[in-house]
Amino acid sequence: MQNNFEIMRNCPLFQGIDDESLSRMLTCLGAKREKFEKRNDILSEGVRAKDIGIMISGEAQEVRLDYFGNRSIISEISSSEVFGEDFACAEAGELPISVVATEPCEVMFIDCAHILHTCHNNCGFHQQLIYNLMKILASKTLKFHERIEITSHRTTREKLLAYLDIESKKQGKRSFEIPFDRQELADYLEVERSGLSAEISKLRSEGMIKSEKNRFTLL
Amino acid sequence: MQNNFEIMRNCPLFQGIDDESLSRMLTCLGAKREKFEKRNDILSEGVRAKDIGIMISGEAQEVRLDYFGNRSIISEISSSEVFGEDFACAEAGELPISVVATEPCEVMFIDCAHILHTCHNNCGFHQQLIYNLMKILASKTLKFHERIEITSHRTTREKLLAYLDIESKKQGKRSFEIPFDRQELADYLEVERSGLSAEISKLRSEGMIKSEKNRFTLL
DNA sequence: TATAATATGTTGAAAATTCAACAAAGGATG
DNA sequence: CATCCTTTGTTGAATTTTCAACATATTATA
Repeated sequence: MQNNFEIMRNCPLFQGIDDESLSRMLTCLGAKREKFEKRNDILSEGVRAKDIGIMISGEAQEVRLDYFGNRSIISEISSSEVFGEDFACAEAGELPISVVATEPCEVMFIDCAHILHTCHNNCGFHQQLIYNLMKILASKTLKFHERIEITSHRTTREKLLAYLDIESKKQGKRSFEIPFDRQELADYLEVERSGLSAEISKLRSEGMIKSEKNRFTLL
Repeated sequence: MQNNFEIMRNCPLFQGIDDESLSRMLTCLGAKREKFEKRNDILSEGVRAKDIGIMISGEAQEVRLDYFGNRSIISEISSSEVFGEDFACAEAGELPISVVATEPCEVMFIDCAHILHTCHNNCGFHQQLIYNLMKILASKTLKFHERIEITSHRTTREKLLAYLDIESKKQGKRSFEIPFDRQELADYLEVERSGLSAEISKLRSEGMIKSEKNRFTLL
């Protein structure tokens, strides 16, 4: 539990908690670390939602698969981000989604019940953790609103432009890389991959954007 | 602040707080009541998000409008439900959505800062309120997941059937009423109204459903 | 109750997406 | 570096949605 302390310090779950308390607390909470290879499930659909995940290193995606295997990508998860907290906090039974490693990952898990329900040792930081969880959940709903803003458009072109516009503003540049390959972007925008490729080509030929691989430039 | 106490008792924001404390607290928090007529904005896009709303009576919808006036309905808000808490808790600036009364409404507003940041009187219930807010936010993300499950389908038919299926399970009956008229349902499912009407007729003629007005029966 | 206003259903044409199949490009690996 | 495998781009046909226009039904209101 000693290295990667920086990640924990940056993690929104541990804001307002000093270093010494943090390491004691992680022990008290029964935090566990685990590694995952690319393409493996970090959390699996159908499993009981009890753990909060903290991404120590690597990248992952929150993914939903429907009856016929159609994939929707819900969000991208990168270092020091928290995931699975929504279902764990809601104490809502089984996970309707999976979290899949897109790169080799190291993850810390904390049983959410240990945060929500005061432990015997009375660490004294539950209140701060719960406050932090609330902040994390609030900002997660903002992500959902952003996704709705994008996917509520009816055409591939509009969805793509809305996404690129938001991503550009988020990164503060007209030229930026996105964390998705074509199929993933299609599954995030809820459109067909081939149609997405065609639309990208079209926008490029119209001089609206430049693009090579995952790098896009708004013109 | 005396009547409709039942609503407050049922409100998830006030769980775990006894009646006497509740009424004192509402004063301390500076809770304000306001009435709204049908079709009026309860919260307006672009306004600074600071208040949490509690629906005392009536019905409303959380709505997003894009540049060209296309409407997306994000959620339905009914009695004793909390709304606007996501943006207020995130302390995230301006509202990207509006909340519109679909029936005459009475609403209680509480400045979220009064909940998040301990007041001078030290009412002693902030911790409980923050815990409750966390629970509310967690269950709100569940609603978003549900909406994604519905709208991620590609055809009007699949979206409609997914919605009806979920609504049927939620109400525990094969026959149930939905809180939307046709245009609203279309704006929730992110499809065209006329195409939705056509699809409903088709499902009916195929013997998959019965429907009259807002009442649907799965066969 | 008559009338106006709103909501719903229907239809056909235009537009866009999906689907399937394949070609080309890029990367990984032996 | 040759080969395999994956990703991306391209295309045309089939499907579906959107759009516009109108008919009908329902609701609100004078």
